[in-house]
Amino acid sequence: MKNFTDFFKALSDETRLRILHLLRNSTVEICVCEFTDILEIPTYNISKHLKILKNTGLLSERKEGRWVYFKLTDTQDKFTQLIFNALQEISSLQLEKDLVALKKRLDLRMKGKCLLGVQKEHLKTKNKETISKS
Amino acid sequence: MKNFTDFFKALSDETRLRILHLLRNSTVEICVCEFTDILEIPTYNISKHLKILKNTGLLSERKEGRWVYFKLTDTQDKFTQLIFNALQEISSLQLEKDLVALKKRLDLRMKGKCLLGVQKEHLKTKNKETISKS
DNA sequence: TGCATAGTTGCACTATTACGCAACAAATGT
DNA sequence: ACATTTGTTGCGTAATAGTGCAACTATGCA
Repeated sequence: MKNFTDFFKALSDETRLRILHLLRNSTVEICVCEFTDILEIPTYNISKHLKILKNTGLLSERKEGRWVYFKLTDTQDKFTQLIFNALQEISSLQLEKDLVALKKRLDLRMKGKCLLGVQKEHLKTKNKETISKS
Repeated sequence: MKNFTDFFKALSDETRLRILHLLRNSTVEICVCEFTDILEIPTYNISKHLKILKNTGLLSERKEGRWVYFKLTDTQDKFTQLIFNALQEISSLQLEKDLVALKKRLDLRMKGKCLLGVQKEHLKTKNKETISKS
């Protein structure tokens, strides 16, 4: 039972639904800094939301250098598949805007890889050096 | 968007999943005092959970005398239907026990109506008179 | 080896939610 | 009218979850 309440809890947050929607409508994996720019939510928050989705088994991650890419898990589980189908039915202005932002951001990739970090400065996680300099 | 996060929030609680499961597996409406005895959760809590489910459009209610009966809404909405199908996939020992308790409780009905109140005393909402007497 | 960059995590704070209690409303029966 | 019964609701409290900040890890590059 707890599995299922946790599952629905994972889906009961706007940011996480936006993340799932992006992945559902992308042919490629998406990395943390891309999510940050597209959703306009700080990296540390994106990171936490992705962890929650991963822990429920909705996402899988792949590390490549300093970048971490996420995609929907390809599950055989009927329950999860039905939920994915239900998510497909959700539509909203916000989600449409997200897709536009996704396309724009993916255009910045080089040879299919995200080689830039977060483009929107105010959403970046600041590190020790950056802080002391300002 | 908020509609959907609220929807999933409604599903992210064990008691509410148990309520939905009972209704999904019952051919008849179920009233508040029956839920109380079956789930062994105080009436005031059951009442609150039912309200949440009703507000998301998952349940509809019908009042008959002092009794309030609930059933799943017969919706045409594809999203809700897919979710109902997903819920069908959930199984657990707790849910199986609930069905046994449901059958037992429905056997107490007279002419298909719930004419008894809550049978398990400690789960009843106590009213003013009852309190002053004890 | 030292520094910059991508991402994660612990902590304090705030907001939301569930619960228990008691008062309350509404319908019924005497 | 009044008491009884079924169910609802407001309030205080405890538990849980989201956010922002700053420190941290880890990878790559000079």
